[in-house]
Amino acid sequence: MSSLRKQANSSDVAAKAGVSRTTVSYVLNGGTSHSISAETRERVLQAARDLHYRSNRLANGVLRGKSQIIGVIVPQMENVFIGRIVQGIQDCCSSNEYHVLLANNLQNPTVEGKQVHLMLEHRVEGVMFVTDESTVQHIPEWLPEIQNSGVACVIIDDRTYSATTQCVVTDDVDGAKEVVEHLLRLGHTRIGHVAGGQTASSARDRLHGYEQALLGAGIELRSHFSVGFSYTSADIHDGVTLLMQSEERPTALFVANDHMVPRVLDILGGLGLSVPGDVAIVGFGDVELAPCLQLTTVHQDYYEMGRAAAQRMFDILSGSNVSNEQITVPTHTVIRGSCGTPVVGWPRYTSTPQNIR
Amino acid sequence: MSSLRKQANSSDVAAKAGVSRTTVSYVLNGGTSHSISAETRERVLQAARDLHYRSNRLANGVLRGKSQIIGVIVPQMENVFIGRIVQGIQDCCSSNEYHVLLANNLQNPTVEGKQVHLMLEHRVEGVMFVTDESTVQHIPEWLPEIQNSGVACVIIDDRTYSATTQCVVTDDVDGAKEVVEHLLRLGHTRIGHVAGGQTASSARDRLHGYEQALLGAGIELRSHFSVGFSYTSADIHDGVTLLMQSEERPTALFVANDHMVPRVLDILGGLGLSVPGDVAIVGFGDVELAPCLQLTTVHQDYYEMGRAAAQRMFDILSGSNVSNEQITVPTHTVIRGSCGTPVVGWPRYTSTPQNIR
DNA sequence: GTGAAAGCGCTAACAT
DNA sequence: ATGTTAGCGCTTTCAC
Repeated sequence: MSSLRKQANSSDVAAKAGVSRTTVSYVLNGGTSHSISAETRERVLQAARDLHYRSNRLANGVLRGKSQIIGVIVPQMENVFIGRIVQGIQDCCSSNEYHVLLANNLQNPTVEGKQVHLMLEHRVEGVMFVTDESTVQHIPEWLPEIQNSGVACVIIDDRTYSATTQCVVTDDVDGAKEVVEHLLRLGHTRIGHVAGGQTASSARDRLHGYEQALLGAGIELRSHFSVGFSYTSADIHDGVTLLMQSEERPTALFVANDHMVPRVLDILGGLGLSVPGDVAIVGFGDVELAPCLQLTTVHQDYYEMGRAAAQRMFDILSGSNVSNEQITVPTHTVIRGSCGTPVVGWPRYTSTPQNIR
Repeated sequence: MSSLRKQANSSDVAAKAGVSRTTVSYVLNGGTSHSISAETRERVLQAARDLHYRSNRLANGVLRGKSQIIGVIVPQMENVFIGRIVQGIQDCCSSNEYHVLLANNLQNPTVEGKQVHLMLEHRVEGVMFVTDESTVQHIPEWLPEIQNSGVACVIIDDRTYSATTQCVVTDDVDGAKEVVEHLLRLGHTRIGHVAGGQTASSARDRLHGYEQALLGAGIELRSHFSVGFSYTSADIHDGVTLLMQSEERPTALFVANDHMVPRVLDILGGLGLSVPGDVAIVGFGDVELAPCLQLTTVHQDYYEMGRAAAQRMFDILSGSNVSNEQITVPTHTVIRGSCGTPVVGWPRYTSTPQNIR
């Protein structure tokens, strides 16, 4: 049995200091308007120290209806980028003396619903969703429950519901546009797009950016040049194969997500096509794998997305007049070797990676 | 200001259903010994639904002195493997209707102390530490406060304090031993070790396993063959350089952590040594980068570490008689190409030299 | 300056 | 089968 040795409470402290609980509360919660004689204050503080008194945030929460906790729901934790977002959120929360209740939905809407409910029972002051193509569509199901409870909500990485909810996204349109323009500058005109599942706004936006770039260069869109898949789908194989066997096959491929790239490379290899010799590749995300693959890709600032989202949430919580506009975090293109401009030196860590274990 | 529209409480439900709060509590908390007529139960349930009643876990927590929350402190979230541990913890918590309060210490002991304190104020029922060489040494500073509060504690990835605290670790000794034996089997006899900072038990254990393997094969240890560094240290360069320029330089290197490998490869490259031609490399961790580097390495089951740790914590919480023995999660060696046994299948650019660089 | 009393939302021992 | 009462640990009027 856990030796739940009774913790000292404010009454104990009051008794030991020979004052009332009220006084204790005044002293411990610092300078409310009420004033306490220096002598009493010291006596209380001493008693608290002696008894190892620790304030009870639960009780405080009941009283004020606020927990100082915000809930964060993520699809899973297998990707560093989710970790980075979470870290951004946490750092911001930490500075505000808030804590993060973290849950994953296992990419399952039913689980997500349960988590939302539990979080509301815990009286979190806000809920943040890190979206995922397998759960985005279901977010509207939880929104009313959240909003009716007066709990703040921010959606990260999808702007589908930006009309009714706070959203923080990467500048997917612009990122895609830029990286495709890079391809254009290298002289490619037949550029294919391995798109992500179109339930996610990021996938739609990247497709959009791709098209914008092409149109901007006066290149006609060929509808069969963009093949769309769920990031997790297994049938990328057929789509890419078909595309690359077509009469005038693309000389370059914009893959909507770095994580799909190894699979695409694999397929190309199977077709006897070399990269970047026969076909240039660019990705999106700049995940951990990217430098290793020498992949030219779009860098996303995940940490900043998390940070900005949390900041926005605190703005809401503090009751300031907050803009409803979505927050769009800029990207930049990272040039590596996958388009035929080989970059030597991988692995090269010019600066010390701070987070090595 | 956030429209904190007053939520219905149990009194409201009681009133609406025309019963007492007690009855409501009985109905909502399911089948305690008390019995409620089906008719009343239905009426209460209906009222609760109508009023969008949501139980208040904060209040419950105050009452029972238990929050249904466990706190998890991680060094940072930049590495997938931490994510995997957290996921293991979460999945286990989830099945037990517990929630996870996540905090990072930013690899800073002072921050960690603060986080611990906050968590205790939140009345978490347990605290789990995912260790890190920059903070392990300070854990004993928090232990008394935690244990005096009757809060459970589990340390993940370090067994330095296993005498007084629950620990879950990877089988570092055995993992290291096995992978070095792999090297021995390939015929290497001069095997160097790039060790991790010896504050972490994992680093010490890996060194130990390395030595065991060598001794087991009747090979004399050459003290200068193992060079130890903090994983985050910048001066790996000098150590490895020195080692590889020594008279009879090693023909193989056991690097204590996959994350150091790119740096080591870089250094070797600088010395004009090719991998695996001139020197074979093995790592430890099997991180995301490993397949890409074709690195032969020791696979760690991070998810299981998290899961097991949480399981142990619940065992403690449930008051069962729990073993004090540390939990050791097994490893296995993953053979790839960095020892000269090329493995096909990982997508590479056809233009990239065979050499794993 | 300090305290008495009321009450946050809830549960549990003890009635009836 | 249901209600009464006490109380968890705390803050906050409102008195003195």
